[in-house]
Amino acid sequence: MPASERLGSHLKRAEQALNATKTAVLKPAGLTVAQYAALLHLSDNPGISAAALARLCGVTPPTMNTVLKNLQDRGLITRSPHEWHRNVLETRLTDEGRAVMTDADTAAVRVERALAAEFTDAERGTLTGLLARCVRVLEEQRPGSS
Amino acid sequence: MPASERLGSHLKRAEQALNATKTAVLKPAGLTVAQYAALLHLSDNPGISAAALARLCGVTPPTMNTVLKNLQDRGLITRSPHEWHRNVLETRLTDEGRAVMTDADTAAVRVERALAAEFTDAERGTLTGLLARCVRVLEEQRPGSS
DNA sequence: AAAGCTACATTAGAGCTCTAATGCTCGCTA
DNA sequence: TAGCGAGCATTAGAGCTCTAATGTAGCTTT
Repeated sequence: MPASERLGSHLKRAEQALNATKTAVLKPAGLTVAQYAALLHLSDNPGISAAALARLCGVTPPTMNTVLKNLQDRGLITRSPHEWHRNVLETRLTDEGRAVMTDADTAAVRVERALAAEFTDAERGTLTGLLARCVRVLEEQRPGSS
Repeated sequence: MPASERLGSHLKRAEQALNATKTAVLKPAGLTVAQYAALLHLSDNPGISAAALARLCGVTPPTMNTVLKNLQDRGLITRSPHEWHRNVLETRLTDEGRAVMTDADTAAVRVERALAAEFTDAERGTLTGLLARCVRVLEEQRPGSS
């Protein structure tokens, strides 16, 4: 089966392009794509736990732990014990984190707008619909989807 | 800008699903997704250089170097100096590499077929077309595309 | 012939990602 | 009340990925 016939190849290429562009536009803000994603969801959910943040970002808790450690070392977030659940750490943006996030978000949204502008409303709907079907089929193919 | 409106989110989710499924189906063969991609292109291009293989796989030479080192340690490939260009290493599959590749390819193609079966010919064409436009726009947004 | 350009290979270092395993705390149940 | 299960955090280890820098070989240009 030639690579050009594999839908996966096209999907991968598109995601690679997305990632490369996001990496490039986030570089001036000093953030990686993963760090931006974490800060983005964090700004919408102050005090969220690392595990819950991991779920929102679609990664595992140890992965999020790595990302948060780097963000904390740079002073962009704080992690403090939860009042009641002593085992849970509440993660929050610092003032500097908010500033960096605002800066990065401007660049990231610019890319998203350029991407959206390429398509009509109908095309966008078609694309997201087809992608959703890809996700569904792929998850069905995975035994671990129980 | 909410995450649900970002085309990038849908793209990322689809690629994550693809990667997760491929990782799962390749696990019995003992290969990672990156290793499978390298072996796949290697089987079509015997004796190719690592740099050329990196281009085919859409990664950088150091990345391919890492992947090839692991494959070589497991005896699935050999790397020998080129006859004329002494600075180039020819990479080739070993017999065991070919066997593992055949095994892995069966599983990988099964996923691709399931994915293709979800769509009509027209839908497949639409999807690849839309994805190609995503790639084009994203590369235009990237200054480093010179 | 010497210089420079191009391409390949490699190392170093940072960061993301996963699985597996461990330890903790809370709340529920026997 | 004692234990048990669920959820959170973390460490360890393997692997992929990038940028930056270094070294080498071959070819081209002066």
